[in-house]
Amino acid sequence: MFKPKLEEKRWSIDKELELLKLWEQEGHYEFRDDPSKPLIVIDTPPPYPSGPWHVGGLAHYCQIDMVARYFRMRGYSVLVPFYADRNGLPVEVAVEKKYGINPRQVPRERFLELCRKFLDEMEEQIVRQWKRAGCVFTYWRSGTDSPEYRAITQATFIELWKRGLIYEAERPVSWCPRCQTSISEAEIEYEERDTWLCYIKFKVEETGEDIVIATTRPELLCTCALVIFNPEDTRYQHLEGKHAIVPIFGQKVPIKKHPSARPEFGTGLVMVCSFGDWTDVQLFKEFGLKPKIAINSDGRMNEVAGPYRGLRVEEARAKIIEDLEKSGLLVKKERLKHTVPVCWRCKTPIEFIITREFFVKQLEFKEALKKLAYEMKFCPEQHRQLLLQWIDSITMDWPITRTRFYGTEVPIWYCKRCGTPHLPEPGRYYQPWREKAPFERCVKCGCTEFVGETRVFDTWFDSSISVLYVCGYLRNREFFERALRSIRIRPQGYDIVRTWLYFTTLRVYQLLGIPAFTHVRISGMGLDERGEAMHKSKGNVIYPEPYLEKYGADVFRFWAAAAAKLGSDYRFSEQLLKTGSLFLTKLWNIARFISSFPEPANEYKLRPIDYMVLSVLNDVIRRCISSMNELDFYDPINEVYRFTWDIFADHYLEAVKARAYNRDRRFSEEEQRGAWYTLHTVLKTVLKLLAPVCPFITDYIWRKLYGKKSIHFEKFPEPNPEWDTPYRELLSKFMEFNSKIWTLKKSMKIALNQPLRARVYIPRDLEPIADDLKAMHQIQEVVIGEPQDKTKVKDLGSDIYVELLQ
RNA sequence: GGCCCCGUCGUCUAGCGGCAAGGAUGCCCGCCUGACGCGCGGGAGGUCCCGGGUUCGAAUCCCGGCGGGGCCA
Repeated sequence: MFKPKLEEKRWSIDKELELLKLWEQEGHYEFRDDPSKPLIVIDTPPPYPSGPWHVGGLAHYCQIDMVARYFRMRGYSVLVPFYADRNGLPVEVAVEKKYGINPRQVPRERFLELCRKFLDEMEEQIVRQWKRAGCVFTYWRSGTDSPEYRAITQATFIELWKRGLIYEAERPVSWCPRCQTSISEAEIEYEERDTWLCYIKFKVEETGEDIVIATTRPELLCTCALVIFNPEDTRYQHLEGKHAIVPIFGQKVPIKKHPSARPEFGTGLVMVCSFGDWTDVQLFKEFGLKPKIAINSDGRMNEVAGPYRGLRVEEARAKIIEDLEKSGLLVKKERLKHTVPVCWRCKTPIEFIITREFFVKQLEFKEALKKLAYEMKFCPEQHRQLLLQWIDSITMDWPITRTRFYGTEVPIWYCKRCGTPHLPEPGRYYQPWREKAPFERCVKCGCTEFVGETRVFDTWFDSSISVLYVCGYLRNREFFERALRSIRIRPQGYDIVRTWLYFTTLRVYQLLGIPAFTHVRISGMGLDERGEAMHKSKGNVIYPEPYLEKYGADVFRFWAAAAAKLGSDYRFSEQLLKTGSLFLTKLWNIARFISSFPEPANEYKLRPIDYMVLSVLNDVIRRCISSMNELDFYDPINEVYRFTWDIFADHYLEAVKARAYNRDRRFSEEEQRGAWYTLHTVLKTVLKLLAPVCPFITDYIWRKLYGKKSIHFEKFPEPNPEWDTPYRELLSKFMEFNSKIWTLKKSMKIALNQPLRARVYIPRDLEPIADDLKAMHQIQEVVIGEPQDKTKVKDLGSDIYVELLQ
């Protein structure tokens, strides 16, 4: 008489594809703003389309989707756009490689076109990935390279310029010889590399004695301008004020004391060149020395290097070592491991080159930014310090000009005669390298001819305003103002705190004077099964497609939620995917069982055991809400898993079967309907709690059992005060009792569904559910309290005694 | 060189002042019990890295080691 509405024995992945179509038709991807609802804007990371995501990348976006789905069910209007970050070097590097071209030797238009094409293909792959994984982002075709976005980037530049926050200066900057552009502190990485530490003989002019200086950069001898030793170093006190003669090149340089020389390194004498590292830069400044530059922007030595002119830095180094050896000036050389600064994009060692750049002031805002860091809620809290520490470590202003191509153009035209820079009115996208200047004549000298700036911005200058783009800055005033008053969430990994989060905080502060976000969600890194970071070069990248195909998106998302707590690294685990898969089967079968019974609207009566499970469910709801409000799904997924399987299915469901079927009319019809009511209520609640994490199976079951509309338009469960009863406390005793009876039956070699011919004494606490226990285990007789004569009974512990009958 | 994080059953992961230290997986034993054998019941498995200290009480706080990872100079 009871037939399940769900017929199949298990959930199948094909249904996910059907649902995807349905969601598309029903408009789940659209941002349906309802001004009567509170707003949440998620500053979705615009991914750089440099290839398909690995499992960790996709998992991160699934987590973002969970956050969005959760808050939608909580009654928020949630905007989660998807668009790509398409500016900057990586695509240029990729296109250079793919076509074997040098961007400086092909027409600029042509090169940009190739970049665009390349990005389009990559972007398509990523979009396919997140859609398949069940993310319902609103897809914006306009990425960071669109005229709309670039117009905003340029408008912010013009704004900062007017406010005096941008200046131009000629100074040494970190320079990547391969990319041929300056880079910021944030773009530098440090790598351990092997080099030679060369001990080189210098002569002291005044005394004619030989001194030995150790250096890793012998090719910079030609720019040596100073020799220093530590003031505490007793070996060299007599050298102060004398001069050293640089070998090969012959220039005479002063010898001075300076604390930056480490006595224990090399010989304790240090040569100061322009520029071997940042210390050199600082010493030149400190002593007012005039730098000589021996390395050109393409990484080759110039005429300053004399005989080494035209060689690359490494070649010159090898050659000069050889020459020094030949002429007996090289005392010795030893292998040294040291950290060298490299370009984070191409890993080429950085040089220091003097160029003219535009800088954004940032040093003077350090304190203000640290204060802002405390005004944003970090999830988890501990990761705030990543931002604070980075702010502390900043030592120079931010150079934002790049002599590259695929980026937002610096919107400036210079007067052809006097060079005065002219900035256009903000509002549209400018390309000064190809456009006629929008000015009549120079404001200073009246000249009518202008030259367009050819450089582009550092890509972080674009990406650091993503939140403004998403909020409608300069595009939709009304929405923008509402967004400023609303919740703005930044989800990102901890690896780009020093870049994306830092620069965003800086830019929004400079433009609007407010914290960029109300919430910053910092996730860990996705690792491979062995716990190591995935790198193409390491060959350990795991792509999601095979797993999506084998287990489905819900299972993938289960892993994405259950792999680790928010903030710590999460490693891939096929084992956990299997666990998720089993869980979905379990959930399916629970639903299948419950779907055999009608859901009563009224005329039902709940028994204490129903209240027991409902109040425990209340606690589960509370814990889920509390964690999800912290943007974490680790606890919720575990909580729901445990409740659903270990409590609801294994114990309550077993206990209530007798009443749900009620074949022997042991319970009243109202009570039978009470069982049905509780089963459906718990199932509906569990489905809704799970909907953000596993949107497919929950939606499918929901539509099948509870109506045509998607579960994703339902309200998220709230604790129901009517369910909060002291019966909650019975749970552990109830489960313990079941366990003991099951063990007893096993030991008696009777099946669990067979009657227990016995008189069972149960503790007084369990009295409210005594009838349920009796029916559940088919116990012949249940007595409340302890037996008078304990010698005749079997003591099962926990005040449970059994007296076998017959 | 400075700073930060981590070290919990074979494996992976929670717990962060009082729990018999939880879960997943694996392992062992036994079951076709009216949704599920992709299931059910039962069980073994941990000096909570080491050494001190604070405390009535520490996996949990402090100090010092050792080991792993990260960030920054």
